[in-house]
Amino acid sequence: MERANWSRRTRQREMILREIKKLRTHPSAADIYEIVRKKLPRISLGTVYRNLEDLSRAGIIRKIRDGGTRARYDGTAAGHYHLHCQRCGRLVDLEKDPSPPVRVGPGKMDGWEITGYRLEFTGICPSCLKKKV
Amino acid sequence: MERANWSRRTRQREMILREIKKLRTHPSAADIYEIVRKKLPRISLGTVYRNLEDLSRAGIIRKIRDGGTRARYDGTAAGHYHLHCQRCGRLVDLEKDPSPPVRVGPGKMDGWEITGYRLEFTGICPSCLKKKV
DNA sequence: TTTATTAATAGTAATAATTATTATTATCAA
DNA sequence: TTGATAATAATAATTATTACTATTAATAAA
Repeated sequence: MERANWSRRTRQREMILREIKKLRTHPSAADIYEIVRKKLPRISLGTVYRNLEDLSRAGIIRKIRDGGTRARYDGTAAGHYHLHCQRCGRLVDLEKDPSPPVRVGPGKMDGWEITGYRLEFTGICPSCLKKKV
Repeated sequence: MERANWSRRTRQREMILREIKKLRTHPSAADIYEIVRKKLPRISLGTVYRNLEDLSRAGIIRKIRDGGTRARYDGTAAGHYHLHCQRCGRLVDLEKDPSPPVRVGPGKMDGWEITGYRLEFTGICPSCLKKKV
């Protein structure tokens, strides 16, 4: 991990990384674009997409996809738990970890190099539970 | 689960469900469309999308999203483990379960009704490991 | 069985997210 | 400072998905 073969450091990439690290939410590329634009008004949406992709391929951030159409990103690459609603697609972090926690040491599995994990519980979120079916 | 409030059963939906249950892969909507089309040549892609969405919302199949743009579906709703490559987005089933297995009984968690889980390990797949970076 | 109701579909158009393209800019080594 | 070129900005193109609407066919009732 932290493998980064960028040959130049740019203000755009640094700012994207800094801002996504601050957030505890799961912003989309468009969300990041809006945030970073306040500091770098001339930044391009394509730049945001490319850097988010590069950062997640390098294992520095995490790309996640919920039920919806758009990808979301997570500034913390370390594994943690999510709850994913199968009705509305809502995706939230689980407050406290269930026990026993999953233990994933770095290492190989089926020939893969494992860098992390994501335990996602699927179910119906409170607001969907309220709605009549 | 198995909550299905369809008022009519159609050949299209039955065929979509039958075909996806047969597969051990993670087909996209377009994949299913091509398969079902051999039996029902006049089926529409929109019908495939709608039914896959309905089936997954009912908890009968599972909608999954890997790194790529397109959604994939999994005919087995029961929880199992995936390996997800952070470089190329490849998504495969893990051959044998790691221990200890995750225990998820039906029940509530943070106000959610939990119906299943998915433990996804992220890492680098064998073919990406071979490639020079 | 025939008929009426309308859920569900087929076919197509529209939308939205993402990726590709290309001229320009700015990082970094010399 | 200067030159090479990685990375960007701006925009076009693509692709997956969703929306729309006339038509079809599944079900209930006559």
